[in-house]
Amino acid sequence: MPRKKPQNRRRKPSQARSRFTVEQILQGAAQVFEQKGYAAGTTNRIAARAGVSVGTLYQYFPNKDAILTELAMRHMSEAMSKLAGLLGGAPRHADQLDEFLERVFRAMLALHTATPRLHQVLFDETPWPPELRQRMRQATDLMTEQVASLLGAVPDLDLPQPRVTAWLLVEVCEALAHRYVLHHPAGIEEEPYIQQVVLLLGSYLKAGAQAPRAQGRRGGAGPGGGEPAGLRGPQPVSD
Amino acid sequence: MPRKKPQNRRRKPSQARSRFTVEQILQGAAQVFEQKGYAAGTTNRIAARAGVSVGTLYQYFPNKDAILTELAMRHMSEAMSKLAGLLGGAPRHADQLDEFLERVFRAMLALHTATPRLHQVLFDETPWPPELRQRMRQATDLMTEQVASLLGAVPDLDLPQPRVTAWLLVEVCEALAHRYVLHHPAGIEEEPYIQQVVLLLGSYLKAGAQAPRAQGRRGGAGPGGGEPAGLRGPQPVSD
DNA sequence: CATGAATATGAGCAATTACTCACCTCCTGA
DNA sequence: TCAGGAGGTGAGTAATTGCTCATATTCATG
Repeated sequence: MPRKKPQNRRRKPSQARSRFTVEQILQGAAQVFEQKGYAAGTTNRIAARAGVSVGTLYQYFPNKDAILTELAMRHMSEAMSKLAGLLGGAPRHADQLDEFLERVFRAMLALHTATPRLHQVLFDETPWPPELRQRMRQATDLMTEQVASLLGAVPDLDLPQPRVTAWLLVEVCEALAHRYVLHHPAGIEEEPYIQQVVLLLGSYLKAGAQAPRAQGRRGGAGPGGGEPAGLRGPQPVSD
Repeated sequence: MPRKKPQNRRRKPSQARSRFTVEQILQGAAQVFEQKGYAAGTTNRIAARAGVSVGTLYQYFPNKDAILTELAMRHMSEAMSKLAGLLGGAPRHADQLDEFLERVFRAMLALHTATPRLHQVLFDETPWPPELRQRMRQATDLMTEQVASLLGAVPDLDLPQPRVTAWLLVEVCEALAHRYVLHHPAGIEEEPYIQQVVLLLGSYLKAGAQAPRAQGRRGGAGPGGGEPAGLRGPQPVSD
């Protein structure tokens, strides 16, 4: 990778023609990254795939990473809005919880299934610039916050650690979708898998609500018996 | 990256001196990759850091990826043996489940905390060669198998989908350790986090055992009542 | 010591890359 | 119609990299 720090005075599209060009470039980049990975996704290749010359590419993007950043940003926006839509139809009662979780996880799975390889390149293979890192963190925080307040609104569901719970929920959903699509474990079919994930998340929420503050661990099983708690209950997080 | 396909006739260390050199190279590589990431972890830099010339490096490793592969292999072996040790002290009764899960997750967390950045480079940032992919898959499969048979041996724990459950367990553990260490979400302390993860996994196992074959979903909450099952139960995976 | 094999060196090659710039084409508006 | 600017081109450049090879050093063994 030659050149140290590229200039930043790029043209911004004003005519329809150039806006189209920019879209072409992004689309080409998506295809090239998907097929070749990050390292082999050269700017020349991207330009060629987009049916555009390198010069044109560099008229709208200061460098290669900017293209990838834009791509990632769009991916995130899309995902966020789709999930935000689902969060609208949130459960009003604990009974609807499993349905809700299933909907969300299915959506997450769909989000990953569309272009798994691109997803991998965008979110794993690429060393993110700080700018993108921060945006991603904001998105995650926002998501966590939303889910937390959403869970707080469900009756019969009094969670001792809403923030931690929400974060876990979001991360587990994302991670399990990501990994299932990419690694595609042998002999694990999609439908049973989804059901198990719903079971995982659902039983967690219910168990968390049943075993409140005083004693953080234990599942939701037998009615009686407190076993010798070797560990302190959950310490309150700064909240 | 010049050169198409590097030769494969590499020397293999026979004297103590060269064995030491190889170790130096690997150690240097670990440091360089940790600090610089994959792309900027050049072979020259690695050699320099190892206190060795590039030529020497190429006497024992056919190419850059081979170094990374060896590093990843070692990391995996170490992790596997540590976890295998824990799996020896497996729970003989459902009561000991939470303790066990906590031990395992703590180990996983420790495994990631030691060198988080290297872990990221090794397991995210790097496009794996097929060889490593396969090894990783083998390891995962083995792990899943072990956990599955281990869970099968616990009384009072009759899981309808042992394979899926085991895979989920392993992946969730790994993913949650990985992400916690890397993203370090704001305002989430380690101890409460661990407790929540244990709760997540523990309640899942107990709930799974309580709601066997006939109807795969539902948590472990209320005693009676089968709600209108909108979805088919778990289809048997090829097993 | 002497001999050969094992090990180590590092300047330099060939490939590849991100990016520029001088020049051209197309569009808009008066 | 035509000027001026937006949009587009692509051969070329400088940097950087993975890797080799002719040469030098160290070791094991008689």
